[in-house]
Amino acid sequence: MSGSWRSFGDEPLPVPLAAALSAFSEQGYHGTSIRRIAEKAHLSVPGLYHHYPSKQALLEGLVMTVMQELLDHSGQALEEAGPSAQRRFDHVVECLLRFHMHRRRQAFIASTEIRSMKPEVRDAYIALRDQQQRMLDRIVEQGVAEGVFATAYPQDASRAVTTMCVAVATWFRPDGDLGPDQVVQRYLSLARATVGAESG
Amino acid sequence: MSGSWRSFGDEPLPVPLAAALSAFSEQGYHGTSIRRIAEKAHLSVPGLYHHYPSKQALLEGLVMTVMQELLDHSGQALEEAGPSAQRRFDHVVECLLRFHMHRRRQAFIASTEIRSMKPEVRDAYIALRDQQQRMLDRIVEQGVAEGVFATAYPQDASRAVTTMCVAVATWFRPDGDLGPDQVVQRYLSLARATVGAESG
DNA sequence: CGGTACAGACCGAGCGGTCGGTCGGCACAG
DNA sequence: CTGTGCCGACCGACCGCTCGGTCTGTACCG
Repeated sequence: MSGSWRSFGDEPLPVPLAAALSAFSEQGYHGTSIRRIAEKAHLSVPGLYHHYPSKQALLEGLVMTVMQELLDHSGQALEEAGPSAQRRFDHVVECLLRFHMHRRRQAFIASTEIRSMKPEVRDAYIALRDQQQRMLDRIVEQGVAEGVFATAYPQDASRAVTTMCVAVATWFRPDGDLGPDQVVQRYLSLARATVGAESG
Repeated sequence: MSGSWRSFGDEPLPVPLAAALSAFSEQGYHGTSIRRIAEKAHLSVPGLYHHYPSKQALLEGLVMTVMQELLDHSGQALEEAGPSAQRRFDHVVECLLRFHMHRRRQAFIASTEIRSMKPEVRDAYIALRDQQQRMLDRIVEQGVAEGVFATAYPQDASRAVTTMCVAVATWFRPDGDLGPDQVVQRYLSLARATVGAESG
């Protein structure tokens, strides 16, 4: 379906994951006790462990599924953009922005709790994250090669754009002054400027 | 002294603070035990408490002094820049960049452990951080008013620039491919592009 | 000069409490 | 009567922090 990458499903998370998400985003992984998660899930501690084998598995469940979702959506956004570097850039950046607004808490956890992941989880997560970054890197390189982007430092510009999109998750509020469409408009304009595209 | 805001002193931290910094940046605040800090400081647990009254005081000591240092340096950078918006912008951005390279671990802790600060510490830290942000906001507004910056969204652009400078602390390595001067050159170019300054 | 008084730096042992995780069992659906 | 979903009770380990005390110096008194 056209533009389907723009919307993110609103089917709720499994209760224990939702509880973990809420707790982790308030206190962080190590600052959250398993008892607090159980309480938020309206379960006893063993009841929680019936569904997930460990605290780490809750983190993994939150982080890996949401990163896979981002990759799926941005892959679709890229596919739908066609060959134009400008359109590819715009689509992927918009996808990044919408993702970090719709999935802000999961995205925030994923990017701030890397230190709390056990090596195998961390490695798997980093691999997905790098894949996402390389997607944008290649688009910016393509744009520079074709002369539609003017930056002298394509890779740094690409990372800077990703950074500002990721940071949206730290300040965006669904009930804030700016709605998602406004944020997309503004940040797309800023992102284009950063890579030296013509149009503001 | 001219340009003194460009360099950051290399006098080492007090041993307990250095130990806490090292531990916090590896495992995070809640992931670090007071015993681990004591071990890194070559002290017993009571020996550590002889110097600092609590774990929270160690975090406060790390975060507040380094933020004050940033404000001092960027104030000096601003003063030395004179009235030109372009020069003011360049100086403050360069100061932000050099700070986040020289003090990368402290800056990283400060920006990632906000959740771990007790309310009074957090409020004080946020106040300093906002002061720094407003400094750049006003410069960008001035530049737009004078017509030397072209962005349609001055405040968002200002926040985006701050964000990319802060993020330098997460990936910069003193022994990496890029030296501090190169990073300053590249990111200054990107930051100018983001606010729509003429020169790349 | 020797002796006393004191202070800062530090530690072994251990406090009450919480941590992540587990065990055995109960209620109920198929 | 078996499997699923769940829980009260509990485990060993570890948490942040404190107690009572020991050192090493240093300053001042006589």
